[in-house]
Amino acid sequence: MGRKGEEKRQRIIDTANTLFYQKGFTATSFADIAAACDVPKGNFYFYFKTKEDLLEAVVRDRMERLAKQLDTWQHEYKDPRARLHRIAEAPFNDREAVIKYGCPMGTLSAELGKLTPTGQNTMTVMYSLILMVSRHSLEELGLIPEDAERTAKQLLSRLQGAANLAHTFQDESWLVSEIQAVHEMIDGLGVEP
Amino acid sequence: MGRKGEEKRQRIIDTANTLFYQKGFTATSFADIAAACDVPKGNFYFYFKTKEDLLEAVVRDRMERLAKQLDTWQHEYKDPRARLHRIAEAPFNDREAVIKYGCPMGTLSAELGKLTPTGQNTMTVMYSLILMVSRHSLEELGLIPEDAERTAKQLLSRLQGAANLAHTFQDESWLVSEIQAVHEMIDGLGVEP
DNA sequence: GTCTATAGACAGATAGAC
DNA sequence: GTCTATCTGTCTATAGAC
Repeated sequence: MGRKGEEKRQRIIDTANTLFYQKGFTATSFADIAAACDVPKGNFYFYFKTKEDLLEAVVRDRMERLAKQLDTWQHEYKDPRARLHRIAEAPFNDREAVIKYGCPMGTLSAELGKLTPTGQNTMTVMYSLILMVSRHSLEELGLIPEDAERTAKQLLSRLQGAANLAHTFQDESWLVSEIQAVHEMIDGLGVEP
Repeated sequence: MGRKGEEKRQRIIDTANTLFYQKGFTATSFADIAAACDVPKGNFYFYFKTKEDLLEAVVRDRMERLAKQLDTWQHEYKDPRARLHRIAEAPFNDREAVIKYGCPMGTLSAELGKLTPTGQNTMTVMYSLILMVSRHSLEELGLIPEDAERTAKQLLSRLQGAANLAHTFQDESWLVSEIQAVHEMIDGLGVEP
């Protein structure tokens, strides 16, 4: 595939990504995507054989962006506590979109978990990456692996809950108060032993 | 509508409720529901004009069940702390379904929030009811209204997050550890002042 | 001439609505 | 049961790059 083809492929992925987020995977048709990125529907299947193929490409793209973001933070915040605060701040940073469309990972994951009979979910790779970085930072703070694991899961779980309810109620105060509590939890870590 | 009609209407609602939960609202067709409850598809529009009408009936039905459930707990647990523990235990009690299909309120709410352009969401009524009962119990424990409000939201938010991740990872340990933390939070309430 | 890419027409199945 | 619209997916003639 030439340079121009790559560009168009990426444009399709970007558009699909946006629409899957804003409208949901099932509720987004190829016609929707085609119209939004100005690529004729017939041309679509040259790049992606099925809708699942396109979904896979979208998730892979998201995963790459997330990995890059986390890597940037890894270098930008040498202090593990500052890094954890930055992670906790993420949903609030994107609050406008989170309130309108929910957590990009959480809402897609909830939908995909119902589409396959086994319930297995490609979104776990993204959550796992955040977990890994959080766990690593927590161990840097002096937590033993078991506590780091537990705390990392709690961090993720609480942010996820806050994002869901902020979306449901269209109210950012759900993000504000719960993220505040998470910040306080982070500040209290690794000080007593 | 006669007794038999009421029964059939209720059977449609129950079946739709189950399928909306297990497969999602958009991914469930009238044909799916018709096949599952053995009511001819053509008979549907006598009871519900549109798919949205059916959804509304399903949400109303869920709301009634939830109200009854909370009312039962209100009488069954005179101690407000025991009542809060019971509420916190709910997702774990239904863990089999939560792991397979996610939180019945959370997943439907996430989907519906994307379907309407305004993003407004009928599921808020259910969350609001749980919030109200929790807030009331917390005030009984001696919390001032402001703290009761904040704590009730945190309770709901944390349970929601735990349910989401348990579903995504198909792993009940997410429920176990976070619900444990919530129980501890409840035990720590109203003891220091 | 061959490979990549294009774009519309088209097929079969299924959707919601009546 | 029938309608019409729309869904995912296929086919093919053709355009341009090298």
